[in-house]
Amino acid sequence: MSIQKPAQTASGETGKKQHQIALMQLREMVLDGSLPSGGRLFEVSLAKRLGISRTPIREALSRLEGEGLLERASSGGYLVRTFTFEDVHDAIELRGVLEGTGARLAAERGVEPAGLRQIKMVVEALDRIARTDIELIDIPQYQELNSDFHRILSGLSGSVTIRKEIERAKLLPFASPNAFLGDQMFLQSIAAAQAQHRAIVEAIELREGARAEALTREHARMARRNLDYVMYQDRSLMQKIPGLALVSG
Amino acid sequence: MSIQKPAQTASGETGKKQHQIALMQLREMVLDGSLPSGGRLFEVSLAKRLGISRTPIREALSRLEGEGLLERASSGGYLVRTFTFEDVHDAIELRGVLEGTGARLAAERGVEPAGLRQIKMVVEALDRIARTDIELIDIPQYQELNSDFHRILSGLSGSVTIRKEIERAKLLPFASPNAFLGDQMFLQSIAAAQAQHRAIVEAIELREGARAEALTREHARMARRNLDYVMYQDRSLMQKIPGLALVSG
DNA sequence: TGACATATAAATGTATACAATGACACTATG
DNA sequence: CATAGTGTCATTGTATACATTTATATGTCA
Repeated sequence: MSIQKPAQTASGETGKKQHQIALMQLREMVLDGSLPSGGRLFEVSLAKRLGISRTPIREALSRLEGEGLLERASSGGYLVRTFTFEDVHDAIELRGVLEGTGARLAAERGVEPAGLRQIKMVVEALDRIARTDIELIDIPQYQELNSDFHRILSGLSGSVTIRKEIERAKLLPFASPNAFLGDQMFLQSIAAAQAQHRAIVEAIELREGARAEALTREHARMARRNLDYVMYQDRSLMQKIPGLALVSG
Repeated sequence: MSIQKPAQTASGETGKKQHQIALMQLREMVLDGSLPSGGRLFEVSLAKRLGISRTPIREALSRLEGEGLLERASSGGYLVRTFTFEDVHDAIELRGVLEGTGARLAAERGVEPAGLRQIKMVVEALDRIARTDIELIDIPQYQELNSDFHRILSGLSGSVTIRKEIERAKLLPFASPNAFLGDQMFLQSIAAAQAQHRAIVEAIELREGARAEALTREHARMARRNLDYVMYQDRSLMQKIPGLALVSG
């Protein structure tokens, strides 16, 4: 191979570095199941498949391990990680614990007025959506605002250490606060979720640390209940939850 | 460079892969301050300095980022991370929160008799040390047993997700449960620490989740108090605490 | 037939050449 | 004199050849 142009890929991402393209594509391939869960990833075949050399592929694989989607094989190389339902359960629990800690610290240490104002605006926007007829809800917009709420919340304590850990815990797709918001089914509980959002902000504002922590944990438990519903009541929903294809068991 | 022997390094690590050697040496260099905190790391100079090519150096740098010792520069490349005292504070808090969660889950879900027996044996061994004259304590042995306690504790819930997160949180040297155990100064509190160890195990055995969590968090706060002592009372101790050289502020 | 040794292929690990990027200084020009 | 342009250099990013390791298959001998 003597030609070394910017290497247009099929999807046409230009101006990006090769390892970024590889990262995106591999992440997608893992999540949509094109790479068998539990299976091994071969650098050479991936490189050929993506039209990128092994070096940036390895970089991307290393990062995906950091995201928790892959694991290293003992003999070298990477495996697509498989998750049991317990793993998913615990990943959500972990997110709840970390978000709860962020909320508690925010309450205990106090937050900048600017941050409080910001999150209140998001809560009000969410309120407007919650008042809408369920059938008419703009789901992507709802997800966007919900993400905003959780992102702002994660930074409210002012601790970068905590914020980073929370963001890390949300990387696993099924542990994200939005994981179960893609299906109309789960919009039933939007009012309850919204009440929790309000209460969390109130607790933080009133410097009630223990309450803020407990509420935030409980908020994450909604996702756990949704997971249980999918698992025990309606497995057909599994395809609709991002990343749940990786779950075996 | 045409010779490609196993590449004996100065310290003589044989049979190891180059990136593992690089990882160890770079970690050491970061922690002992040979690489200026906040400074940039140049792959070529590191490669020359360690006599290893850039590829495994990059691998090692990537892993050190995962450990939290380095961060990526926006323009590419890596920086030695600098920590403020707040960061150290929060890293210890984080460890406490995660260990606390592990303890709570262990209590709530119940633990295998084998695990319980194991941790009790460690507690008893620690007891024997705690009864010794402070001057006569074998510090490395104490550290070893303390590590054991915390390692077993992290796995007691049976959740690999939680265990891995706890182990991750302990990677930052100053957040490790052993961070402040290297100096006679801090052996004063060995009796108090030991009482906490006992109480944590008891709470788990009695399935008292909230108590197990609270106790474990409080146990981590001992490290925070020690940190405050170093910071406000006796800064000369900073050199004795692993990794505290990285702390600026 | 089974177990072990050995050959062989396939994969990862490493070194290195080359490309692309970005920072900086120097110059020419208004 | 200020500033835009341009060239150089240092550094990271990428491709690829080669080395090493690991898994698999094959054969031999008890």
